[in-house]
Amino acid sequence: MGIREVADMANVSVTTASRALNGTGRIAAGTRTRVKKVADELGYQPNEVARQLKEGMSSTLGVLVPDITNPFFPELVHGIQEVAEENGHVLLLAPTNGEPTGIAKALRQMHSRQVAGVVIVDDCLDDSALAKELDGLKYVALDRKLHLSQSTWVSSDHLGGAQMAAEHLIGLGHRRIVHIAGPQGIGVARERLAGFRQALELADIPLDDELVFYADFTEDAGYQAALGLLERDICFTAVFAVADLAAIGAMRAFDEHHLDVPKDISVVGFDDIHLASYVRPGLTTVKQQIAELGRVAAGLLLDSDPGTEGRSRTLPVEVVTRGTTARVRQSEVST
Amino acid sequence: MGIREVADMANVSVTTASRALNGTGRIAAGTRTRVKKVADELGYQPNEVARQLKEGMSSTLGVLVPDITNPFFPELVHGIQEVAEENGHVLLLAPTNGEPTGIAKALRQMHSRQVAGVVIVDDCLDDSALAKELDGLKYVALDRKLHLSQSTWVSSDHLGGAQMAAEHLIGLGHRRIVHIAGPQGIGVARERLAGFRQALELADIPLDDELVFYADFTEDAGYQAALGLLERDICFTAVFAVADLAAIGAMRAFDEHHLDVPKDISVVGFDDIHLASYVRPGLTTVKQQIAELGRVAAGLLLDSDPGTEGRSRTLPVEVVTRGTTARVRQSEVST
DNA sequence: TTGAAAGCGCTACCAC
DNA sequence: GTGGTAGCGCTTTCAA
Repeated sequence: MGIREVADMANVSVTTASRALNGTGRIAAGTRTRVKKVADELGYQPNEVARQLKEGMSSTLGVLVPDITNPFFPELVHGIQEVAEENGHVLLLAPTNGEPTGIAKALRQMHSRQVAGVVIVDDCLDDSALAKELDGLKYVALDRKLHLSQSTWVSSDHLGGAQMAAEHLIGLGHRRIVHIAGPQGIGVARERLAGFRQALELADIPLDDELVFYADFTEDAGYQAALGLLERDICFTAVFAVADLAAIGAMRAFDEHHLDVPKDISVVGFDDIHLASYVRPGLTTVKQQIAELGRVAAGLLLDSDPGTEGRSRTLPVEVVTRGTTARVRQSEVST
Repeated sequence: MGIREVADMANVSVTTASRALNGTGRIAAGTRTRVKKVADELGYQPNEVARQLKEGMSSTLGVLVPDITNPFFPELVHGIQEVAEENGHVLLLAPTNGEPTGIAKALRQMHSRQVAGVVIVDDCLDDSALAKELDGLKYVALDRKLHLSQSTWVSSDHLGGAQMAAEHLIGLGHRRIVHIAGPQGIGVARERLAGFRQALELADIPLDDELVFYADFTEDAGYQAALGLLERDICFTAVFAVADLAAIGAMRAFDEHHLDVPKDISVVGFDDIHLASYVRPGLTTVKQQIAELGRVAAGLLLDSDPGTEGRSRTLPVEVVTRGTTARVRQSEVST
């Protein structure tokens, strides 16, 4: 079932059939409708692979995420998908496992499949290494500010968000605030820590390194961090976690130790994945517009406007207050 | 950067270069290593698109899910991805939105991109309509038992799982058990309802249609269903929900009405998505091997063994007991 | 307005 | 062992 059959059936050459189907070039209106009708009857579907080979470019967007299982990413993919679909594009999904070799492998795939563009979420390669792998691909980096000429990224305002989160807690009277931080090799984790610190400084609260725990973005990491926290007799009344998942893990640990959230301890997360509103009490968190991040990234990739190279966007965030934060009690907890 | 350059650089024909790179046909060992070395130095990546056109088939697996945002699907995709990756395949992801037109559109994409196979999760087309769309594609239907010759599906034991869930509740002394059911147009929802009923019959508990609420697999549906339940003065001590998300939604409603789970009401879900172990108390549920479902499906697709057509598999499930189920109290609740 | 033919990058058939 | 060449299905010059 190729364009050949359609052409034969309509008594025209493949050239004419192609033109009729794509609406390119001069063609008699009658011929066009006739060919289209035939194509329709035959249920003709153009072979996208052949077209790609000819055009040197496919109507496919590559999506590279470390782990589709982390609820943040499906929401992101959903956003990308929306605008991709509007433009007749489809998504090529490759896992990077957050490892350099994974990235390289996935990127090679994208290359050899001639995707129209790639949105990449990663932070394990440094700028120049990443740039090298990305060579020749149109791309948008997500949640990572690449310091390269011609590079495009879209990111939330992580620093501002973290600052707002901490300020929310401070406004509630908290002074001893723990930060469950992400790996400092990761840009967004660093930014969130910086925002956190900035808020404390602004409020004249002395920084206490004992109060920052380095973990990662997972539930288990948050759980372990909270456990560690509880073991040492650290005095604190609130926790700001680098990610919702980590916050939820911490809450699990508190629950097991019969500490009430928010009565004994206030908790704030970051991301506002759907999950944040499912848990009880609902998690107070910094809302990223996750799907929008994806939409913007895909839009940048598909937008063929010239002079759009090197554009980047940072999206605003806001804290959404749910049930895990409360005014600090006068009688401190956990000593 | 084509095979041409490699061939020139190594002073061989493209034929020889191709053979060296693919390890097909007779070739001198020396030549092979030389070509490979050159390819390596040049960073040659075969153009997968051209190869696809030639071979009439791509090393790509299509994945059609209704909504990547539902946590069940990323886990599934993860499983598919694992075996796809092992075989050098990549995933083409298309959303169906659970609508016939979405399915048709996505399937057409898969067709024209010549995917090696498709795993499809859907239940809004009847068997023959689906068969028509699937025509010419190698496919595995997931969580849906297609009654077609030559069709392949993989599914969990939904009926058995639901029965076990109900029996778990019955074993705890519950008699007035509500089932938040899924849309009866959906096979797995029907099977789960059937399993539920079967358990009651076996235990000589009269079926009470007042106790089954039709909702769907979402959190909100579960929430609304539970609200409806609470409004009418229905007497019940336990809820079995068609999906974890629905169970969690119901728990949210109970929480808002100051009903304690599991003290006042026991709750059982279905799926065992990660989320089930994140919520407090942990959700007792029927565990599907979600990633394994994906692995098996992908395996069936990539397995080129002859005579494997029409094979299908159903995977076992088990109930995992966490914190949302308890022995019924003598003093009933909510009347 | 239409058609013949080249060629996208690759593999595989056939000849040497 | 190696190389010329056809051809996958399509789009697009260039002629007619």
